[in-house]
Amino acid sequence: MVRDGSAAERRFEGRLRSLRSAGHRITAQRRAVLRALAMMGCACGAEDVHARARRIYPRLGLVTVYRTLAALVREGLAQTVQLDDGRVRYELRDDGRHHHHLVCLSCGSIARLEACALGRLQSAGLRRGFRVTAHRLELFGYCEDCQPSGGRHEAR
Amino acid sequence: MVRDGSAAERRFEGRLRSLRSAGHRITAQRRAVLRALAMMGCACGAEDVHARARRIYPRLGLVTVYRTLAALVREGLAQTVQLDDGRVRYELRDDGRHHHHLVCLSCGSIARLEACALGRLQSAGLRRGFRVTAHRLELFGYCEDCQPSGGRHEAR
DNA sequence: GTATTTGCAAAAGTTTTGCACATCC
DNA sequence: GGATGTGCAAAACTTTTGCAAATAC
Repeated sequence: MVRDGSAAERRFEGRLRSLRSAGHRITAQRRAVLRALAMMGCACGAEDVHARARRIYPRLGLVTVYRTLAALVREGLAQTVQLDDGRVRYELRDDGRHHHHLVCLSCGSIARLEACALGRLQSAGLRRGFRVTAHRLELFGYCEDCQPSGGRHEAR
Repeated sequence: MVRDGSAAERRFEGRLRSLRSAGHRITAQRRAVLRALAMMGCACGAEDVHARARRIYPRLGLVTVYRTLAALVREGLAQTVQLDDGRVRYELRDDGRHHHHLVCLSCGSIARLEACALGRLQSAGLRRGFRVTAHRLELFGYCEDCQPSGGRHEAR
């Protein structure tokens, strides 16, 4: 990847700046984690990020990955995603915008879904005095390549 | 609790019957787990279920709770909920109907939200060839008793 | 009577913590 | 130079597995 002045590169530098202005120091390890996250698309486990980031900074420890991911989440630069396996997944936030996930029950693929139709639910929360500031939604089912024949899996 | 012919009690017996007809045996342990789940409302961790069910069947092991919960989920009688702490939560499904959760970021309380406005998202998935059969949604924010003064927490 | 279930102990897997050393600003 | 960050090893936590004894049907 050429480190030109592309939009992706500007976003990368912006995230570094955000981290720095939040009082964190910029180290080679954190650059590596951030770059790995940016290259990997959505919903990666810490171990995956570690493997990818090690190709950039080989001495990187898994512990540092966890600590960096926690910092990114704390500063609002990344967010967690929880699927059905017991592990926490991470992804960068794209600043303002916001997406959900289509998780295929057959092949496990995870695709982004940009639509967000939660307005009605948010107001249902409000009506009960609950101020909604965040939400998490995952849609499960079968992707185009995995349309099942039977009807074994029902809606949850 | 009086084991009368109330609606709750009929639902309890119905769940036992479902388990049995799915080929599982009905043991005192499974009765205790099921009853504990029914009494506890939504989104309880396995450890909580264990503690509650032990008041009914004191010798109950945690392992049995895990195995029973897994069986209930497999048979569609219960479902899992994943919040931000790393543990899996369980709740009984109320047969057909379907609810989401309002999770207070301040006090941690979890309330049921019966509304479901996912139609638009489901069709957005379909448009991409993805057949949505299940979803999971959690709304986070502040409950009536915990309305914050500042604006520290933004939407995710 | 036989297959299923249980409980214990131990294992597995992910995530966190303590601490000495290194590094950023 | 001093606070912050890193890596290792070990701990903490939830969840799973192996196995002999107990139990449902």
